This record gives sequence, structure tokens and C-alpha cells, in this order.
Amino acid sequence: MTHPVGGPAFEDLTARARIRDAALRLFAERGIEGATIRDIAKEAGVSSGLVRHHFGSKHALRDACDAYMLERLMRIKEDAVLKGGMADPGMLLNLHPTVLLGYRYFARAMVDGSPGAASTFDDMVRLTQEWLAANDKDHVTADPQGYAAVLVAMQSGLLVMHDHVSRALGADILGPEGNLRLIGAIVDFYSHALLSPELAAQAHAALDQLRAQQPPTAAEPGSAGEGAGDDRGDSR
Amino acid sequence: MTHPVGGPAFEDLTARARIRDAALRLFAERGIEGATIRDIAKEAGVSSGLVRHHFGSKHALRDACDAYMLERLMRIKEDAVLKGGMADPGMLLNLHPTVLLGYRYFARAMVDGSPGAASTFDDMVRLTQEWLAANDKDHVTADPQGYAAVLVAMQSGLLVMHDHVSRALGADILGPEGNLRLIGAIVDFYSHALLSPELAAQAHAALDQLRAQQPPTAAEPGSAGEGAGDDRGDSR
DNA sequence: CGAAGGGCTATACGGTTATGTAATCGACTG
DNA sequence: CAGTCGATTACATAACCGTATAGCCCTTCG
Repeated sequence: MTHPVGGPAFEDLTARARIRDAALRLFAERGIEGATIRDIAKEAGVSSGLVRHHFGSKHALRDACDAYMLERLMRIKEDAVLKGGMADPGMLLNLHPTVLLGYRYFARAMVDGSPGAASTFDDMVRLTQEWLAANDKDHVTADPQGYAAVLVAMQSGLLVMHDHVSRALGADILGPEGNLRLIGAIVDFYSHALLSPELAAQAHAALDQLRAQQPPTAAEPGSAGEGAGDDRGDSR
Repeated sequence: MTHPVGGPAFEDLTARARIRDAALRLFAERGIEGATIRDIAKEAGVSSGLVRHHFGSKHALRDACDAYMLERLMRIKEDAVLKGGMADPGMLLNLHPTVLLGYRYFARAMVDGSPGAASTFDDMVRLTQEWLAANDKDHVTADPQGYAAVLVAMQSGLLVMHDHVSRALGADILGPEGNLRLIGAIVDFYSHALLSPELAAQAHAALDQLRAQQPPTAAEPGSAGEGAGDDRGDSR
């Protein structure tokens, strides 16, 4: 049993809240398949039957976690999202345990089939489109929806990859030192274009050509003589 | 049992290859916890004992999948990575089933504790740093490692979020129509800076100040009077 | 021919899982 | 006081899991 998610002391929480918090932690760490009801119950200091009593089923527990964490994060994030869209690098600079757990939880939930994570993604794409509509004076894109989806996916994806990034930087990006460094790198990344306008124009022209043709053929590169030895004669 | 990953017909593959291919598909779709040996065996048209015979254990099977798919993708991608680093948007434009499955597989593996995926990430960060060293004439960053980690994480993270992006765009981004559209959006994204130099300078100044101070305090925003009602009096 | 080895199946084993259920306890109300 | 309700535990159930194993069949080689 570990420390609570900010707020009241562990002993002061209802069993229901302790279960939910334990679930948030373990779902974030192991995903919904890897986290078991028994482990969640143990971490909450209750029996597994009580998990069932309060939440009914594992998926319902996950849905309750989605809803709870969404509501908490929305309260914190609402202003930032409405004001800056997803482009605001400062929005990551919040190291409160609840927020950090929320990041971890939703990062994992994004790939675990969570309905709450999916709807969060869709909401953020929509909000980013709205932000673009209000702010895109330079006409950076002819496809605001696609652009918004890419922006949201990359920003979310960065969090999903947090373990790897932390390893690469040698510090937890969801901790003080690593987070400052991460934000510095994000600022550099967002403040420079990676492609010149000329290359971009060429790429768009090529894409337009491809659209006018058949879709790219599915020939496997280097497929001549490849694979047969690997897939047929492979012996143990 | 579905079609093979390009190459020979299903019946022409050894059982070992069929098992490996089935594992790649199911691991990509469900993760290592969600995909069972029995389902993999069934999809490969063999008994579960044969999976054990050929691969020993589930984790060894996953390691074999890592190694196989890495080798296959490296062969395809080696030139592209060495030439353009991770900045080349055209590198996604490859719709061969093996490559697409590799994207799906590694996207999932990135969050499933796969050693192969982790080392792939680290390799790509290193390669991107080398590319920066050779190409960064504009001095876009004082922290090449951080920048490279962010760039790789965002690009990889975009793939990890492929289900969500596909839903937002209304087409599979790992299919012909969605992929073209995705690349168009990526081109737009990479060809424009999202932050002005002024804002970036301000952000860096603020980050330097924060580094000189204590790390950000962990006060919860809006914590006054919050949480007690939720966590104590919550009744079912 | 027999022996060896590889491919393969069917089944067993021990453990774990989510879900279901009966019983107990304490607090509250009429 | 008895009854009700909510919180909680302990245990049961059916299904599933990864791993282990014995045995059969076929091919190759000496």
C-alpha cells in the first residue's frame, strides 16, 4: 500500500476511494489486462469481494476510473485547453501527484481500449480544430482536422512514450528535473520548422499525384528471393 | 486463420513461421497479456504444445517476434533512417502488409515492456542525434539529446495512437487513403513552427528561472475544499 | 532393418482469474 | 427491541492461463 493521490490520508478514505485510487495506479502501470482485481484489492487493503460490491466488474471499475480522472483533470485543464489549445507547452508543467497519475493513467488507457481515453482524444482534436479556426492566421494547413489529429496524437503519444523518453533523458519526465528538460526540448521542437516550405510544397505535389493515381502498390521491397529460406527451411 | 504476411501462401509456411506470424498479429492487436498461447496456436492452425516446442515460453515467443520484425523492418528502413533521420515524412508511405504489421506490432510493443521496442527507440534517438549533428545548421536546440528524444517519441507516439487518429480522420492511417491524408497533415505540421521565436525565448527564460529555484511546488490547483466530499462521503 | 531426430497432438498440472454468493457485523430507525 | 441497510469478509465456481509431458508419425541415415 502506497501513499494516496494527494488529499486525505490513506486511513481517512472510504474503501471505495481507496479501491479506485489503487486501480488508477495499477491500471496505469500494468494496463487493464495486467492489473488484477486481487492486486487492486490488496493495495487498497480490502477483500476482492468488496471491489465487486462497489464497482461490479473490472470493466466497470475501469470506466469509473476513466470518469473520475477525466473529471479531475478537466477541472485542472479546462482553462489551459480553451486558452492555448494543445500548443501550450507549459501545460505539462504541473507536477501535482494527481495530475501526474492522470497522465500515466491516460497514457496507458490510450492503448488499452478505454472509452474515456478515446473520447478524450476526440474532444481534444475538436478543441484544437476550434483553436486553429480562431488562430490560424498563416493558413498552415488545408486540412485542419488532419492537422489537429496529428498534433493531438503526437502530444498524447509523447506521454504514452514517457518511459522511453525518461530513459533517454536519464530522468523521469514526469518528475521535476526531467519535466523541465522535456519542456525545453518541446519548446525547441515547436519553435522551428523541420521542413522548408520548398520541401513541403514538393511533398504536397507528390501526394496529390499519388491521390490521382492508384494507391501505392503493395510490392514488398527487396522481395526477390527473400523469405523462402527464412519461412520454409527454418529449423530449430 | 487469416492471410499470411505477404510472401508464401499460408499452407506453404512451416508451422513455426505460422505461429510467429499469428503471434505478431495478436500481440499487435491485444498486447502480450491479452494474446494467449491458445489463441495464437489456433490462429496458426497448430496445437498449443507446438508453440511451446518451437519457442519455449510466451516471453521467448515475444522476443523472437521482436527480433524477426526488427530485422525485417531494419532492412526496409535502414536507408531511410540513415539518410533522413526521423524527419522524413515519406518514410511512412509504405503500405506493404509486412511493414504495416510491423508498425502495429511495434506501436503496441512500445508500451508492453518489449526489450526490442525499447532498444529500437534508443537506437532511433541516437541516429536522430547523429543526423542533427550533421544537419543542424540553424542551431535549433541547445539540447540535441532532448530534442531527438522528443522528436522520436512524437513520431513513434503518433503510430502508437494510430487507432485514435484513424477514427478522427475516418480512414485507417495504415491504409492507402488515410495514410496519404496523414502524411499531408504531417507535412503541414513539420513545415510550420507552432511557437514564435519570441514565445520560445520567453519560455526558455522561464525554464531557466525555474531551474535556478526550487522545483515547482506540488500544490494541487483548486485544492481548497476539494476532494473531501468526493472521497469521504461517497456512497453507492 | 533399427535408431535417432524433428514435427506434432492430446492431455495434464498447478496456479490464477473475474465473478458470484452466503454470512457477519455495526449503525441507524421506528 | 427487531428489522433494515450498507460495508465487508471468506469462500466457491467455472473458466482460463502458461507450462510440462508422453506418445505417435514421418523422414533420414547408417
